Amino acid sequence: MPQPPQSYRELEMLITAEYATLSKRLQQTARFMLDHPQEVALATVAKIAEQADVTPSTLIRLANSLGFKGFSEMQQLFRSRLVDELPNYTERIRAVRSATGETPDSTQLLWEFADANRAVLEQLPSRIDPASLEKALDIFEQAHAIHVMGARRSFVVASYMTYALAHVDKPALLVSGLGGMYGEQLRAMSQHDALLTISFSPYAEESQQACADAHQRGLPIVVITDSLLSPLAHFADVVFVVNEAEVKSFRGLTASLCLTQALAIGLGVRQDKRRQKQ
Amino acid sequence: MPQPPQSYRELEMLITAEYATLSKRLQQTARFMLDHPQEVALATVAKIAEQADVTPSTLIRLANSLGFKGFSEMQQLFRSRLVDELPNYTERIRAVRSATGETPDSTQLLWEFADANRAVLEQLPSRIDPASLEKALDIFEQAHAIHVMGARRSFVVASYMTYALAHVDKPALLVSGLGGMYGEQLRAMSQHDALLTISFSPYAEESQQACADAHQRGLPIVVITDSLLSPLAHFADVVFVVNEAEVKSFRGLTASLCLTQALAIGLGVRQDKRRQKQ
DNA sequence: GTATAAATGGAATATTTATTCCAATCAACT
DNA sequence: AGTTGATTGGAATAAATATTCCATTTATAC
Repeated sequence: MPQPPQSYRELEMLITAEYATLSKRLQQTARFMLDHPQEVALATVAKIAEQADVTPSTLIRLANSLGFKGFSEMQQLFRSRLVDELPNYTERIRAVRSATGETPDSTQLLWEFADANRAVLEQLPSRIDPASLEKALDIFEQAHAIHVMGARRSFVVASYMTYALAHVDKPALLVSGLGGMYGEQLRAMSQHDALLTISFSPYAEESQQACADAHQRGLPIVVITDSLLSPLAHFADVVFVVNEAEVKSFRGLTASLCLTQALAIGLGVRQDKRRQKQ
Repeated sequence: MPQPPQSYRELEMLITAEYATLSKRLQQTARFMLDHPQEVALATVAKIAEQADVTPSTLIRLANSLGFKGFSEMQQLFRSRLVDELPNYTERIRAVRSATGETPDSTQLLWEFADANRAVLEQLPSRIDPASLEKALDIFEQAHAIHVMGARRSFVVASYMTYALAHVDKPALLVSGLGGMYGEQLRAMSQHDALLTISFSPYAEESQQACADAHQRGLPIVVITDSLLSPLAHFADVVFVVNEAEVKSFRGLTASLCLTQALAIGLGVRQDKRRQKQ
């Protein structure tokens, strides 16, 4: 068994294939591992051994007989499983990568971007607090109009949100700074409005200013940013922290866009309900 | 700080609350941890310290100052987060759906959007022809400047592309129609430039006009659209057909953005290579 | 039933990893 | 500028964890 598996799936297959040829204790151990992969990923040899009702040595022996140098090496696969949910997909990327040689050509780039963004989307919904979502919608629903602010990279998101809000019949104003009129646009915010600011590191001065202004005037503020420690978070009534994909030191916008989409449509659904009641 | 947090969320809150009172290095460490929780969950003190660009001692100090007996104790919270948050993905969607009954609340909407967009990204790279990618990059590379056109929903994509191109040092001009100057902006296109048009059904008149103009002047044209039968396809030298997600009759933009991202960075990589040769 | 090989448990050891401690550095204040 | 206290880096140490090794048990063949 000179070639150890490279992914959790491969390991699963190998264990299944070799199971019959293993000794009694080794079978017992293998079965436990397949049944409790999460445990194996995070616990120590001693703890796992105890739970599987075998001795630590047996775990090492199993790892060795599956081709690994030691238990720790095998454990890495269990850990990687926790991190990237879909080994199938990542393998496909690896296939593309090796097929195209070293230098990343454009097709491989596309695969990498798609994969990175896909992974981000997989995690997004579970990382967003439902209560925050509801609270943000409360704020938006009660606001007469929503001012949307996003500079530089975040401008794209702000622009999309403005578009989407208009399509669910919610008055929305993009704070664009067009004609150098940031100040004027901010002064147009009334007490009955709300502000949505999107801002990522390095947080644009204009976005911070917008939040500070709105805060002073007592407007409710919703912020989409990349860290709880963002300077924007301080002013906000609701903070959404999104983790964007990064490939070749270029950050994506997929998660933010997905979130704004959900916010806009969520607002639309609410308004529909209310109108039906009346 | 006698009472350490009991859950990852509590820890998040504590860090946020105490952040301002921490020293510089401790802040740096705290930020890294919040931004890379996955890393912290699985790596060793030494590895994490290296990635966060601090010394191992700092990690332990931070753990202590947050009330933990040591780093390992704190790490347990990061690990529990990995475990609690990742049951099978599709099962969770189903769970959310059934728990909320018929009417889709905002959280379920978010799950649906994330899932739909994720599915789209999974298919995207295999549906894009590698030869078209290369051809588009050839066109962009030879162009003096790239004019980017996208109206209404596509404006977001066009806007992002312009931003991304600027960041890889490629002269890019967004055809925005600002001040009603579509005509003027189109007339500024020179023979040595290229046009990238993004347009989805119902294809905006302005986008069609832009392509027609560019075609007449002999500019190479790249089009991102939703069907080979799109009226834009007729003028194009390269056509990318992308399939966007649709939830509640609202279409996403994820695939288009991912594609533009890959195009922009792909161009950047090429330019780097060429400059290195010289 | 005995001989031989394989498998097993557990203590001993090696290795990795976390933690402590102290000297050097930095920042704040006089 | 000099002094004090906090902060930091890194080497030294302690703790934990994995691995090896060997005596003992269990299974297999004759």
